[in-house]
Amino acid sequence: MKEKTRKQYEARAKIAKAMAHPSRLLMLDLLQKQEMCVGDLTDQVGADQSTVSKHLAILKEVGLVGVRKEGALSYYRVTCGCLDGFFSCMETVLLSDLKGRQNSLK
Amino acid sequence: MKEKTRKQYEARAKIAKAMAHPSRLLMLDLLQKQEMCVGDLTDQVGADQSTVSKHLAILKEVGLVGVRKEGALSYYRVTCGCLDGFFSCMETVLLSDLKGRQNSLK
DNA sequence: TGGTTGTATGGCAATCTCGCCATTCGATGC
DNA sequence: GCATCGAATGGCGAGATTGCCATACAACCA
Repeated sequence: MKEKTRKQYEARAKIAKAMAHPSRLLMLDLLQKQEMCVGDLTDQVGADQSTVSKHLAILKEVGLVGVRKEGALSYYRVTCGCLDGFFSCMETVLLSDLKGRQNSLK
Repeated sequence: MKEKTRKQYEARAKIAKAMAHPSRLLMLDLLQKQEMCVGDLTDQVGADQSTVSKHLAILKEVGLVGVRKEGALSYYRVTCGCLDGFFSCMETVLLSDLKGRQNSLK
């Protein structure tokens, strides 16, 4: 594989990896509807505050979310408008996989 | 979080996790253009045959690819038609992230 | 049947991920 | 200043991922 191509796939994999966690997917879903601060997200996710903060750092690192600081609060939000496509594709895969498994039982 | 919702995010995360590796993304890219057997993929990816086989098992497990056996050969292919959306969204994120970083330097 | 070729699996060490606790940092208020 | 509240970071053990080697398995051919 070419060096440039390899780097490209690594960059993509980083994004996929950032999404590869239930809590982070939930957070993306929430942050797409409205911006929220860490405390609110912590309540929704139901994990430790430090854990949520680290998840947010991962999402921010790859550019999936952005922050806006207001005093002591940090308001996070989704920065790209194409996440719905992602989620609906995942749903498609889940559905077609289910169908496939059902067919293989016939 | 509701139990059902949590399971839903876990199912999605499994798919994202399956894609969260450079070699697997490359393989998806290749298998979307045409079906290929393990040996061909091994050449393209440049890893051990056993490694490639395990990557394929992961992709198959979540329903992203399917197999067709022909004699001793196993021909793999992508089973969902929405991967282009995935990839282009990733590209968008990478690009907008780059822009954001450039702006923050101004 | 025995050998060859293509694929899958076991096993293992190195590395990475996850989540909590404890702590630190920053802003605000007393 | 110093206490408080929200958020970020360090650190650590438990568990997962990765990639290779060796091996097993399955189909084919001589």
